[in-house]
Formats: sequence, structure tokens, C-alpha cells
Amino acid sequence: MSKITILDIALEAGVSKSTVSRVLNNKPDVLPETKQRVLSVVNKYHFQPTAYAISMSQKRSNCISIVIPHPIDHVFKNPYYSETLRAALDNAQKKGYYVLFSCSPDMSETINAVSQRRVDGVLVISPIASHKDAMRFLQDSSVPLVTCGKCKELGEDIIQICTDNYQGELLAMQHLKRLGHRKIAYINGPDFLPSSQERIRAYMDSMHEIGIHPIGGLVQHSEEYSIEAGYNATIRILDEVPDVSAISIASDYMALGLEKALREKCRRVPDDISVIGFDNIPISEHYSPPLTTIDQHIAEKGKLCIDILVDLIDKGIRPDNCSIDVAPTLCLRESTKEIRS
Amino acid sequence: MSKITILDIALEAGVSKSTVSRVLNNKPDVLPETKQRVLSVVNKYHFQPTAYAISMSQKRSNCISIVIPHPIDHVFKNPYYSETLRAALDNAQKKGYYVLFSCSPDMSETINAVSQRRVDGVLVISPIASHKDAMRFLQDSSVPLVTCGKCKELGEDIIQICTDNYQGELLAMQHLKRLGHRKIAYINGPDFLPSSQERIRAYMDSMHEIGIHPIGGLVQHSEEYSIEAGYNATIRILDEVPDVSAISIASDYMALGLEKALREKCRRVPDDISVIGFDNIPISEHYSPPLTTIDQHIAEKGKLCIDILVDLIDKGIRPDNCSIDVAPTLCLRESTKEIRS
DNA sequence: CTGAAAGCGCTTACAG
DNA sequence: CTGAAAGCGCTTACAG
Repeated sequence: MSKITILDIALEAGVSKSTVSRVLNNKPDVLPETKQRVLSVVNKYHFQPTAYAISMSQKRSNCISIVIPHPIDHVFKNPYYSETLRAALDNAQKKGYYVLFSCSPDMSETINAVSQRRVDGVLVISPIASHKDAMRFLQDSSVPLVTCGKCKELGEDIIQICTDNYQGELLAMQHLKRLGHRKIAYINGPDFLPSSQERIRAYMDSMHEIGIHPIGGLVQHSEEYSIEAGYNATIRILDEVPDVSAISIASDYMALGLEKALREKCRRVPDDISVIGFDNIPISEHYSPPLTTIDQHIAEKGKLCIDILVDLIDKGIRPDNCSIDVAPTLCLRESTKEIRS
Repeated sequence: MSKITILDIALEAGVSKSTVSRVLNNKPDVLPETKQRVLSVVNKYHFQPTAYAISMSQKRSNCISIVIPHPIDHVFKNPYYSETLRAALDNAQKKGYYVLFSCSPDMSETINAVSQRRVDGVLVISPIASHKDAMRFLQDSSVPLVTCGKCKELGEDIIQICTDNYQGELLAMQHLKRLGHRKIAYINGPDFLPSSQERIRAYMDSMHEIGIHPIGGLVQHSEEYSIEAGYNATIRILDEVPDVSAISIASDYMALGLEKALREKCRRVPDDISVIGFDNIPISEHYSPPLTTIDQHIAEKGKLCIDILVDLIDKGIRPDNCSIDVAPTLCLRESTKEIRS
């Protein structure tokens, strides 16, 4: 038995395909009793029209593509991505869009999906400079496109929704300085990430403000957002700057490695060393001790991306400004404390 | 400018649509020079045929649906799901399938996608008894269907790929008993999960084997897989059975809460209490101490699900047996130790 | 080896 | 208010 079609419904209801189509799409100008008759047959068979036939005539798919163009093992390890994805997915679903999800680092899968007209819009989570060409292709193919996270190299015509990373790290440093810390180390994320570049700039500016030129081991870089990277960077700091009094780290997730290192080296948090993270991922409130961090409101940001993308698809509404900032806030927990006198 | 079509290519190459189609699909019986001529036009425009037009004539979408029918905030918090999804996604991509991803707990989104012919097959990750009707609908609509995780209520005709949970918990208990532990507590996952049911059965059988009837606080149940649940269950155990010497817990993720509780109560792992988890999620090797656990080979299992699903879609190959077991193994790390004498 | 034509299952002017 | 017909962009027998 092959799939039932609109024609079968029409025949059984004693009307034409056109009328069934009208009923299905809630068009006006259908006699109430006709509508009822059609509807009862539709319900009888739980009929749903075939998506690709609709696409064929309407030239839309009701799908959007969400892509996180990074190595898939990183994506699913790091709760920042999961949380963004979760919020975006949830919102897309609520708005009646199906989601084609992919992680190809070169975005080839997304480019193909767009070329094949599989999707009506694209959300790219955390693009980086190396995606410039792919992003340009997408933007030029005039598919609605929105970015979660900012990247200067991408071009000013691309809608980018991003946490103000500079402001966020500024908040972190203000907090530590308020607690009396001056010998503050910084563990940065991967240098190629625009967020890392912004955050470290804020750290540097903050240190200069109190007249410290952070040299030696105070500033550490990471190859990737990983627990190991956080661990290794912390070990290096303790080695090179034994009297460090606070550490600001660019990712809550990496802070898991940081805590491990401090525990191994018998430094208590926050009594010996204050620690402040960045992101506020769902698990960071369960760290020991619960992590003070910069909340970048991941879920709201992910939701907002879909709001804007769907507005663009459905109504053609472009935001006034392509660059949309989400304000970070300080999330005070127990890993920071006034410096020991 | 509207999208270029096969007709545009045909015109420019001086052939018919049929011939372009043949070239695009690598059909035989095309003169090499004709093929070249077509290909050069195709490449000139980076032409890709529209997916829904292909679907229209071929009645296939080249999409599969992957659904994790649980509350979305649980899904992304628990690395077990992420890791399964990661492996499945990766493999689907390699096999040239797009993935429609969803998390609706009632599977309605998936049912609609199938009814609308959006997908060629479905992978359901961790279905439970309450999905019986939805699963029945899918199976009866004769869309290729595969399950990751087993659930008896679903029916014997459904292909279910699952870790042998009973065997896994047996391994855990054998290990603890070998180390001399007898007062072993068990923290189970949610009762409604088939995996929980199997695992606790193995725990009970193991305890009976050494002549212990686990009463009182030795057996704890959790409402959900969460850090809090692991924490609370552990507190209750320490309260009710202060001289417990080992704890077996149904999830590495929950073990994060367990460790927190033990730390608060100043019980050292493994010196005071041995701990063994279940799953072997990517982060459990980074716990303090690294967690001994039952490896259920999450990634291999996720990959296998797609192997089987795609075989079913592409070649109509059904495995000999609907029930496919993946053997768990003991993953020895540092959270278990011989009992103190 | 190649092309003309029919067909996939919808929607949408257009007529009535 | 309703229906007949064309069209969306491909593939696939069928002829030649």
C-alpha cells in the first residue's frame, strides 16, 4: 500500500484536490460543511501532506540548518555548545521548524544542504575566521543566515549575535580587583577563537589599569577548550608564579581541569586561590566549590538566534543592526574570596 | 535571479534534460564527450540538483531522523546521550545522510516527519515503555526503524541495539566482591528506564549470591540522571549505612554528585569507600580520582546503530536477530580498592 | 547513445 | 465557493 495522497482524500470526500488543499492550508472561502467533510476524511486517515511535494510548489522546506563547524568530539564535550544547541533546537521546534543538524568543520554539509535547497535558513554556531569563504558563499546565496558568536573577518553584512566578551572579562577582572587581588593569572581559550581574542584584551587592559604588565607565567594559552588544557595551564602557572592569588579562566569547562590541578597541588579554592570562570554552563554550579563565573546567558542567546532567523525567513525582517550584543553578568558563587592579608 | 535548474544546464550544454540527469547520476551509456560537456557546465555554475525535486521522483529524502525522546535539558546535560548522538551523527554524515534531529519526549515531531515523508529511516535513542504507541506507529508505517537501547514493551519486531546491562552490572559487582567488599550500596537510575531495571536486577542477584539481602539504605533510587540525584542518594546512604564500604552507581554522570557528597562528608575515595560507575563517558577519566566504571562502548554502539539503519534503508538488509547486544567491559581506574582490613 | 513525454504530489492563479 | 489546469524540477521508462 503506497502513501495516501490529497487525491485520495478528495475522491472520498467528493471534492477536488484544490478544495482539499484549501482546507489543509486553512484558506478562507470554503463552505463550512465542505470543510467538515474534508476534515473528517483527513482525520480518518491521519493524513499529512508529503513535505517534498509542498516544497516543490512552495519552494520552501520548513527546515533550518544548525551547524557547529568544529570537530564533533569537541562540540559534544563542551557544554557551551550543547547548551546553545539545546536552546536553539527547542525554539526552532516551538516555531514549527525541523532542524538539520551538522558539525562538519568545513561547513561543506551545510553548503550542500543550501545548494540543494534543503533548508530555508542557517544558524552557524561559533564560526571562526577560517569559515570566511563558506560564510560568504552562504550569504551570497541569499539564504537567511544568522551567526551565534561574532567574528570580524566574516563581513559586516552578516547578522552576528554575540556575548560582549570584552565586557564580560572586564566584569570578571573588576570583581577580582574589588576583592583585592593583583597577581591575577589568565588562562585563555584557543587563540583562533574571536571570543578568546576579546577576553584576553579585556584582561590585559584591566591589568594595565592597575599598573601591572602581565609577563612570565601569568598569561597562559590553550590549544583547545578541554579539561586537559585547563589542567596543564594551571600547572604551568603554579610553577612559574607560585604566589599567584587569583586565576581567571576563559571557560567553565576548562576550569574542571584547573580545579583538578589545584587539588593536586594542595591549593584550596577560594582560601588560597580565587578562581573565576566564563560561560556559566549548567554544571559549574556543581563544582567544588561552586564556580563564580561570567554568565553569558547561553540559553537566551541560543533562543534569540532562532527568533531572529525565523523572523528573517518568515517575514523578511532584518534587525536594524547586524551586530547584536548580549550583555554578560557576574554570577557570584563560592570560588572567589577576598585576598588573604 | 532564481535557482538554476537542470534545464538551464541542458540548454547551455546543448543536450536534453534526460542527458544531464544521466550525467549527474553517473548512469552508463553517455558518450564521454557529451559527459564532459555537461560536466563542465555543471561545474561552471557549481550546480547541485534540488533535493525536493529528486525526492519527488525518487520518493526518498536522503535524510534520517535521530530522536532522543526525553526532556531536552536532560539530554544535553547527560554525556551519555551526547556521546551516542555524536557517534551516530558522525557515521550518518560519513554515509551521506543528512540528519533531522529532535528531542520531543512524545516523539510527535518524528511521527510527523515520517508521515510527511521527510526521512528515510529513524534512529530512536533510549526509548522507554511510554513510547510504545509511537514506536508501534513508526514500525507499522514501515519506515526503517532502529533503536539504541532496549525496551521489552516495544515489541519483538523492532530492531534494538543495546548494551547488556545485566552483564555490565554483574561485572561491576564481581569486581567489588573480588576486592573484598560485601557491604555494597547501589544507586540506581530512574526506575522507568529499562537499563535501570536490568542493572538493579544484577546487583540484587550479586548480593544474594554472597548471602546478603540488601535492605535499609543500601539500595537507592533516583528520579532522574542528575548530579543532584547522585548527591542526594549518597547522603542518604551515608546516613543510613555509615559503614558502607563500596558504592556502585548506575551512571558516571550521577557519580559527579556522589563524589561531591563523599568529599563533603570527608570520606576518601578509594581509601574509605570504593566507587564504581557505569557508562564510561568521556569525562569520567578526569574525575578525582579517575573513575573505575563499566564501559558500555557508547561510541561504537552509536555508530553500529547507523550501520544497521543504513543497511536497512539502502539494501533492505535486516539483521538476523532483532535484539543486538553490545558487550560491556570493566574499565579499571583509581576509584576502587581492596577493602580496608 | 539521446530525447520527448509522463509522472511524482502538492499549490495557485484563473474561470466560472 | 469550487474545479480544471498548469507548474514546481527532477527521474525514468519508452522510442528511436
